[in-house]
This record gives sequence, structure tokens and C-alpha cells, in this order.
Amino acid sequence: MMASTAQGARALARAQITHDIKAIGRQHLADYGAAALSLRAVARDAGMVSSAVYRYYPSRDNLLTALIVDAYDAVGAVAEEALHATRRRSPSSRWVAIATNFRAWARANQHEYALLYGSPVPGYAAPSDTISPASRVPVALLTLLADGVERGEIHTATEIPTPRTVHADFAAVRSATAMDLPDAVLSRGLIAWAQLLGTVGLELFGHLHNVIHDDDAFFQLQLQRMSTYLVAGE
Amino acid sequence: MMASTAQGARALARAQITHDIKAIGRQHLADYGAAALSLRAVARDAGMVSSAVYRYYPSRDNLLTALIVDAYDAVGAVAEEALHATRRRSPSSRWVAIATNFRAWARANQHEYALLYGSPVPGYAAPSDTISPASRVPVALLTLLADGVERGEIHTATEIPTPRTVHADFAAVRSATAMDLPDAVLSRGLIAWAQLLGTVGLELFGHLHNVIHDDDAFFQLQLQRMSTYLVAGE
DNA sequence: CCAAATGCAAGAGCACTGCTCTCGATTCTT
DNA sequence: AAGAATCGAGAGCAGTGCTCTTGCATTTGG
Repeated sequence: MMASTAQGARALARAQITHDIKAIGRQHLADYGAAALSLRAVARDAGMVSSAVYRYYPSRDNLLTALIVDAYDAVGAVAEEALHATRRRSPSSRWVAIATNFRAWARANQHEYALLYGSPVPGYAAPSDTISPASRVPVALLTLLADGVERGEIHTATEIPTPRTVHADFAAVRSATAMDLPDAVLSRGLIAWAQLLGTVGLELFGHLHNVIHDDDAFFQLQLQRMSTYLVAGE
Repeated sequence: MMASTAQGARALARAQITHDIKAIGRQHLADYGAAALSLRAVARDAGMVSSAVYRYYPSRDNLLTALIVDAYDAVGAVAEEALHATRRRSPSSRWVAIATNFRAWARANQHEYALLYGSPVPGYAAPSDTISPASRVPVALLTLLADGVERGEIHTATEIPTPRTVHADFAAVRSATAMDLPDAVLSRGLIAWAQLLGTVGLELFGHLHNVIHDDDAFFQLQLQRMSTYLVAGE
């Protein structure tokens, strides 16, 4: 009933154990993947019986959600770091920085990446507390674009008309983020975001096996093309 | 020991039952997703005990592989159909046709799509008999591009230099497919392919929820932009 | 044409999973 | 100090993939 800190020794122990279980779960996730995440195995590693874990996480999906939130925050932090470190650079090089960091995180945390951006685990519905951390990377991209628009470094003309319904959705994004992003820029931004997810997915999920051997150089090339398109349009 | 057709009545029954099990498995896959595909449940639906199924599919992963191959062939056929139906049209409208068909198939077969292009099921290594059906959609894209290059309808100039290692990989694709596709075109083709996978993934896996409401119009818009970029470059 | 070899379905069983419930023991609150 | 809340452990249920044995049916060879 006390949600705050520094309660009794019991509350402290509870916080510690809750954290430990999550850490072990994260290790299992990294080692064996989400589908192989077993509460019983985590319990064994934590030195307790499986039913005891249920005192801390009411279900396996609940633990998975905690890990998902952490992963979104981790990759979001990585993207934001690149965003801020490149404050004075051109929009295209900022996108290169963000995307490069994003891919590096994905390669270093393959199972987490699959959990976030691959197929959702069946029967699992992402709870609402995941949507805020999940939007950190997209927001970083939008910030980069808004900065670029403000400085006049991004092509904003609309060669292709935006359908009315999509225009309304884009307007909602503008008001929700308080960023001034023309339809064409939002459209290209979502193209770049989808292209990044697609390229990283192709690489990580093995679809480029025996086709592309120098993954680093290939990614860099594609990213260079895409970042040019992102700022200049076609 | 007889692999050919029309052997005894027993061999016929075996082929029939093998087919039936796969059909039930496909139904379960469509209904509940790959991770929930249970050999025991399939056996129940087939009216036999679980151990009997092992006479036809030596493991769950083996059945899954059969379903994956079928799914790749199904989506490959859909892409090729669009390719051939648009033989005389412009490259960009051909890509629109292929991508539209691809997305329609993905929406109608969400769990299959997740199985093919989402995160790979953990512990499962795609056997080599999946790579040929898996390449049907990419090959359709390459064919479209090669046709366009031959007719001079695709921008082939190279504004961005291709790294040596990637150039070698691209050259291997050229010789393997016997298609004359300049580096720049291959690079843009892989951008379009990744963008398609990314956009469909974003939509199907719920990442555009509460952001984009008119999925059809949005997809069409993005596709229009991308197909223009694909043929014209930036 | 009958006997041996083979194919098959069924059942039991092993080790694992998520999850629930009960039962003492510890800890916190009053 | 007494009562209430919390905790870890254990047993148990229903489910999973997979293996092995057992008995029956079919196919094949002499």
C-alpha cells in the first residue's frame, strides 16, 4: 500500500527481488529469446520456487511487458543520444547518426529487437504503458525533421497530394507533438522509419544471408541514399 | 521407399493424411499463430493421437517448415501474378501492383506473414528448401527492375558510390539472376523492398495504431512516393 | 497362399511449461 | 504482545514436445 521509497526492510527486499527477477529475465531473453522465456527457469536462477515469482510478477506476460518497456527505453535513449549529440549537424547526417545507433543497438540486442519490432508474441496485447516508451525513437526522428524544417534545410514542397483522411491523421500528429511538420515531410519520415525497420529486419532475421556479406557497408550505403531522400525528396 | 505416385492404397492414404495434417496445421496457424501451433491440438483435430502424427511429420518444426514453404509460395504467386498482369505498364505502376497485392496477402494472412517476415521462431533454423520459395517475391521485384532498365524507363545513374564489397555482392546477384541491374538500381530496389516490409510490419504489428486510421490511403500514399523514388531516384 | 517384414495407431511415460491453492513461517502494524 | 499482511515452499492441474512399446493391419516375398 506504500508505493514510495524507504519503507520497511521488507519493502526494500521486495524492490530488490523484483529488480533481480527482471534482470534474470532480461538475461534469459537475451540468451534464448522471448518465446523461451520461462518463469520457472527464471525462478530457478533466482534461487526460488516458481510459485514465489508470482508474488512479484502476476504472470509471464507481465514480466515480458516489464522487459519490453525497458527495451523500448533503452533503444529510445540510444536514439535520443544521437539526436542530441548531433544538434548542429545537417538533418541527413543526424538521421544517419540515429539510424546507425539504432542498428547497433538492434545487433547487440537481437532478441529484444525481435520482441519490439518483430512479430508480436501471440495472445499478448501490448498494454498502454508501453506506448510512451515505444514512441521515443519515432519522436526523435520527428524532432530531427522539425529542426530541419525550422532551419529551412528540408524540402517541404508537396509533389504528391496527401489524401484527406491521411492529412487529418498527420494533423493530429502535428498537434500532439507541437511540431510543424508538413505532410510531405511526415510522409517521407515514415518512409525512412519503415525503411530502417525493414533493412534492420532483413539483416537480423537472416533474409540477406548469402546475398549481402558486408552488412556494415551495405547498411551505410542504403542509409546514405535514404537520408538524402529524407531531406531532399525525390 | 517408393517416392513416386500411385503406389499402393497405403501410400495413397499416407499422402492424403500427410496433406490433411498440413491443412489442419495451416488452419491452426491462421487462427492462433505460429507459437500456438501444437502438434497435439492438430492431432486432436485430425482425429488421432499425438504420437500418430509423428509418423507423418517428425517434429513440430518440420510441420512448421512445410507451412512456411507453402506460405512463401502463396505470397510469391501473388506477387508474380501482379508482375505478369502488368507486363506492359510502367515500372512504377508495376511496383505499386506488386506491393498492393503483397500487402493484401499480408492482411489476409497475418500469422503467416508474421511467420515469414517477422521475428523468426526461436531455436528454429530455416532449412535450405525454404530459400527458393522465399526468393520469389524479391525476384519479381528484380524482374520488374530489369525490364524497366531494358526499356530505358528507370534512372540508372549512380550519384552515390557503391562500396567495393557491396559492389561485389551486387555483381553476384546480377550473375545469379542473369539480369542486368546497375548498382544504383539494386540499391534502390532493396530500399523499396525494405520500405515495403517495414510499412506492412508497422501496420500489421500495431505500431501505427491511433496514429494512422485510414490504413489503405496511407499505404497508397507511401507506395506512390516510394515507387516514384524507385524508378526516378532522388 | 501363407509367412515374414513392414507400416501404422494407440497408449504410457518423461521432462517441461504457466498457473493456482494451501500451508506454515516471518514480518509489519496497531 | 496480538492480529494482519506478506512471503517461500510444495503439491497439484492441465497443457506441451517427444520417445518407446505394444498389438493390429497391410504389404511383400518365397
